[in-house]
Amino acid sequence: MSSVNYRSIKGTKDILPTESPLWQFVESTIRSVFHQFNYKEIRTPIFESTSLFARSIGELTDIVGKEMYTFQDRSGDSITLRPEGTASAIRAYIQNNLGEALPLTKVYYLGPMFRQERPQAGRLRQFHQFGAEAIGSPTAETDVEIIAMTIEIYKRLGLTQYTLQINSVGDEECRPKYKEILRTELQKIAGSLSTESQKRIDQNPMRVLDSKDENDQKLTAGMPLITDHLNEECAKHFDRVKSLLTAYGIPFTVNGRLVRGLDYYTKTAFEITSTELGSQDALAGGGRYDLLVKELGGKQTPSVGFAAGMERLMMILEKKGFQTPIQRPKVFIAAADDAARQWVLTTTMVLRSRGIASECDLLSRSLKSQMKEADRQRAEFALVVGQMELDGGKAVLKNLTDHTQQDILLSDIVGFLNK
RNA sequence: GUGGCCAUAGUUCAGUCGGUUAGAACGCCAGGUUGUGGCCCUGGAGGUCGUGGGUUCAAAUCCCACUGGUCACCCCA
Repeated sequence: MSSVNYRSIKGTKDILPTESPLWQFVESTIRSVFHQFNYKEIRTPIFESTSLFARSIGELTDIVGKEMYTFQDRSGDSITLRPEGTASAIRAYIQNNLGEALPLTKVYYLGPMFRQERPQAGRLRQFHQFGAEAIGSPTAETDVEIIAMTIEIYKRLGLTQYTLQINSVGDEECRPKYKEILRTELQKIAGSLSTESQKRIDQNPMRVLDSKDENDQKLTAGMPLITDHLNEECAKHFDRVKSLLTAYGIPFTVNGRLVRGLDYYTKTAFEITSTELGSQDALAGGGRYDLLVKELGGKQTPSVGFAAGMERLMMILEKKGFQTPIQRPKVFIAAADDAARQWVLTTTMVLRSRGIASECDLLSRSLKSQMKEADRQRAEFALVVGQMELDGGKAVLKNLTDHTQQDILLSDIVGFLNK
């Protein structure tokens, strides 16, 4: 390890030239799935008013409570680097009156998010998420479109070791009632629960059921689940989601203990986890949030969306040895002697301007070194040009893949390589 | 915020019981008859052994602190 003066901030990572092709490939695959589902990209600012996130994500969540990158700008306003994408998308939806132009707005986003957590496998402080929002539809059909689209992205990228879990977290009518029932039950065994879970009984009893603590799991094994306490509307909606998933041939398991971390979810909640990841095994999560738009000052607008982590997806693809087509020059033009260097440079420029990816030596290297470089760059062809070729008007074009070579008129190069 | 593990060439790693010029592989550079890559051969460059203290005749090796990395808890995508 070299002792460098500057390092990237803890929890941030450089995506290096050797890695960016995979990112670009994955990003374009994600985009094409979104486009096929007719979701359009929305690009919102990377920072917003702190209050936007506090209001939407929930004052009591860890994200808002202790993980946001919040600072005062020079005018004293409280600014926060976005910790997730939904709040910004909804803010933009309301601010730009998108709901007035269309009954249903389908948008997606892809970009960096920021949370000041302790880094570990699959978790960074600047990380990347992609996600989508269908704003303006109350139907189970929309929930399932979102879920199907998420699954389709993973299928498209060749993932197989993932599972879809779904739940319904009820609405503003049935959830409070259920929470009360659960709270009463939990209070009976409070003393035996982990301290973390004890704290949650009051604030967020549903999280106790989601505890990773084995003992907590045992103790709460027989507890009432929200799926048994949904009101008629929520139950009907949930049934419809399940039957549509089945109709679409998407396997799922119902997990009555699944809770989403953000406060704004209602009815459908889902999570996709992978067995190919470490402790941080959630690949994507999402659900319905019928109250959020109104909460942020818009009209009552039922909506559903999801968010997924790029780095976790990358980890799986890298582990599987996923290969992307490499970026390589069509031709490397090598100068056999100094007399030809000028011609080589200008010809390389001409080829590039004709749309042919070309490379030549910029380091005044020997012919042998240039050929090695051509090979290292995986150029398809190498053209060797010296004074002799310039005088004769033709040169040797070598195919570096099948090792054949042929004479070619210097005036024919553009035409040949353009084929 | 809490805890475990780790730190030696560009990279991945060896380095015995503490013993004097710190190694390998890959990568990089240069050659292998004067104009041709990949394979092969030869040679070369490249290290304050993370930093600072301590123990010792002697520290990459033992001890402490710090820094950084990493994994896990928590939480979440």
